[in-house]
Amino acid sequence: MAAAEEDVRHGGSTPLRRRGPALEQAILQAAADELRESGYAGMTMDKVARRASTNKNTIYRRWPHRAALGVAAYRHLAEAQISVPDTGTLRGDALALLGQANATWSSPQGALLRDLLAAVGDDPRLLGLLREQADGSAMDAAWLTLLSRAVARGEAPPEAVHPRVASLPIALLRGEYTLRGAPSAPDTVLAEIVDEVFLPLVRGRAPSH
Amino acid sequence: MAAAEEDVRHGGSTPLRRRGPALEQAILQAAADELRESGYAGMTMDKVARRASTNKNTIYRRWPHRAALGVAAYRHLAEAQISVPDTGTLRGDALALLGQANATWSSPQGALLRDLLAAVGDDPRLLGLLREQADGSAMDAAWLTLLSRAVARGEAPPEAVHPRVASLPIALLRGEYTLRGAPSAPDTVLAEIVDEVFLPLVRGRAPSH
DNA sequence: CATTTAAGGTACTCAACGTACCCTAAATGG
DNA sequence: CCATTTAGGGTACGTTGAGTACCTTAAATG
Repeated sequence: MAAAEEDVRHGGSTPLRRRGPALEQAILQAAADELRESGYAGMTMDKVARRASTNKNTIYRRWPHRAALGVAAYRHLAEAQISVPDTGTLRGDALALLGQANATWSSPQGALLRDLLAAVGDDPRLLGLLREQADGSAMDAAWLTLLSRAVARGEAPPEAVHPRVASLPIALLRGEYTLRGAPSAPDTVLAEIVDEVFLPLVRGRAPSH
Repeated sequence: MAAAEEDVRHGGSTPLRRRGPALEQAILQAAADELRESGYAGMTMDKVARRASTNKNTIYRRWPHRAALGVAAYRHLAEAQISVPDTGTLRGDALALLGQANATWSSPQGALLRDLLAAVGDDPRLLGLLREQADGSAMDAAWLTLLSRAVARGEAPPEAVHPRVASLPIALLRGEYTLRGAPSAPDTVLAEIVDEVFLPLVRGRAPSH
């Protein structure tokens, strides 16, 4: 079961030795597969090299260390997908978006992301690359969109469109994770965040009534 | 500067070879020192052993692996100190407590805590030990205390005393960290969290106006 | 076709975790 | 007070995995 199933290119005029982008993609694919199967801890450079039918040397020519490859492979694996829900009510939208975040974080992919965040430590370049995925500006923008729509419908006062308000539900969800020790919260908790905090705050920010 | 300053017990009848609790404390102290000086990554078992004038064997008889020793040493180092502020106003209390949390997280000790949280991965026993320090129930209890006092003063409606409300400022502060990429927020951000979110929410939760 | 560039192969260094083994000081208890 | 058990000390391993050195060889380039 070594690494023979991918070497099916001995027949034609296809080059026997890959180069440049083709090789790079193969390495990223191999690394992403390792990430999925064995997690970041199990993604050793030797295994990636064997799986991509190449050698560590070639990998280190492209990425300076394992963490960098891990982050690159994660991005190759993720290709983030955030769809802004549109249910017609602020409450419905909020629940949907919060549920989406919850699902992502509690998925194996969320576990990967956490491992990688731990692994990059404080390298700002890698940190930035990771944050821009998954957690970053896309999510905040989505919440601001929800709020703007609610304002347009007359469901919320204009003052509610505020970055601090937008980041609140996700922040509370993550707080819930550290509280529970597991990156997953039941729907009742999501509803509580929306009904007990998010919506009251949106309304409480109405001009001094 | 190896490890000679602690070996000042050759004169009397004190035993030449430490045992049990004495030895255990010495190991924890050495490990805690390593944590302070070199961080968790730099706390190698060999260095701890040398610093405690003992050997790895003895350490592994007490802790099953490095992460466990790290957590134990952190606890030995921390001995958590949360003091509930009492400034006379809810706003003042909230700012003080939030500032306290911010200071802790941005201190070297906070960096340690983050490293350890990453290192224990998903071991529930160690995770529990860490969480009960620093971040855990003590902090939430402090916030509930603040809220109760505010209610007693007539500053807030009774509905405001709610665990989800209590956990909010800390959650937002941590959200700010991931946003900024560094575990430290300026006072203006703390004030914004309190004035733009926390206090409006506390008021917005008044019985259906 | 000659030369340069980059991939392949392999062996190696180094650090660090965790373990095995044997020796010896300290406690225990008859 | 001595014999036995217990636990610490010393040291040398086994193992894994990151990152490097160095040479060989295929592919691109002109």
